Amino acid sequence: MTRPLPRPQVVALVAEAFREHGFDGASLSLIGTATGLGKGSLYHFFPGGKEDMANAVIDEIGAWFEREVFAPLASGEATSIDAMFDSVDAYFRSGRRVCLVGAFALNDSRSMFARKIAAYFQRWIAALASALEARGFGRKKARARAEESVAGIQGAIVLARALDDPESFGRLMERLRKRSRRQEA
Amino acid sequence: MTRPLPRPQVVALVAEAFREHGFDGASLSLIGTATGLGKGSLYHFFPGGKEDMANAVIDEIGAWFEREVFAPLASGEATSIDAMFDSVDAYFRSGRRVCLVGAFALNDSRSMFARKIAAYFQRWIAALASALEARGFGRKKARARAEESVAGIQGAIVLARALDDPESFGRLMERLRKRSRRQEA
DNA sequence: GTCTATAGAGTGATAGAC
DNA sequence: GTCTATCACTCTATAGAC
Repeated sequence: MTRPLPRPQVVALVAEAFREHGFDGASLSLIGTATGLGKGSLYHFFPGGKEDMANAVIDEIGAWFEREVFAPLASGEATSIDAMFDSVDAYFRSGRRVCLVGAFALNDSRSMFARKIAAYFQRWIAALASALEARGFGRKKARARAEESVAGIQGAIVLARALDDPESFGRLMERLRKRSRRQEA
Repeated sequence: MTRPLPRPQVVALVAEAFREHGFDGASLSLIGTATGLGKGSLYHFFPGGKEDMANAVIDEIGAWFEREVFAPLASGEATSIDAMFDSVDAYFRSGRRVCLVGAFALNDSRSMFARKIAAYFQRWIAALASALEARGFGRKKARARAEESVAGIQGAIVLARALDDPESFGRLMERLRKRSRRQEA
């Protein structure tokens, strides 16, 4: 062995493999190529195999969003909603990059990771609703608009990928962003 | 041989298999079980194998939407937008059922069916934009709102599945529906 | 006999687990 | 790397409709 690749880096590479190919589509040999690791090393990092890898990936994504997006939103900083849209646009590369948690929600893999998938979106909606309340939206309206924005982001990813048109992602984000500043129904 | 299962019915069963398990997740043996057909029959119906099956399924879905949703929208009937939301809610069973075209857009399978996927969403947006124009929206605003609604529907499916909460789908649909009646930005 | 639809054993390749 | 299971797919055989 030469240099043991640090685990966070391995997780990030595995994440990209799942993102691009899905849970079923990402074979172990493909993940091996993506990480430059043999099957032995992969099972050393993830004794539970593929499911273990996916869990690690989801946890890493959850932690990233918690740190970069959810916590700032929940903290009530005035700029946090705009910061969220900036982060999201960068993170999903204008819709070129898929939301792994959202993609897992659509497939078989949902049942395997149902609790983590639900927690991710519940937390996102709750944090955004709290930020909208801090901006003066009423409780119910804030909650509804948060739900709408999170769904809108997921839909924008689907649409941008489907049309192969990253600009549509930008347009949709801009509309959601504006709506989080205004008070009409 | 006994009763030859009519092809449209076979396609519908295959569609449900792809919808529930994804392109990679739906193995031939699974599709065989779902349809009650052996490999011989499946390859008789679909000489091109899995890819052929998926193409048939996408075509069938496209034809259904064209007939039930897109054509009415494009015709300019006053009630067509409300009818679309009704159809969509029923078709996707309040988000319990996945949009196969949208799901394919997120995965590997995108490259295989890119043109059909893009055509489906382009047509949907164009038809809805035309209906919104007929309702008095300006051209640009109609187009933007159509894009937003189609993305919103896809996002609502993702969210309803992720939260395992069909009611959130209903709420999101209701908000989109209302917004298609009003003229604010 | 021909055609369509069927079942399913058998192919090599590759899957994930270890 | 080794293992077995399963993958997509091929092919042969055969059923009944015409």
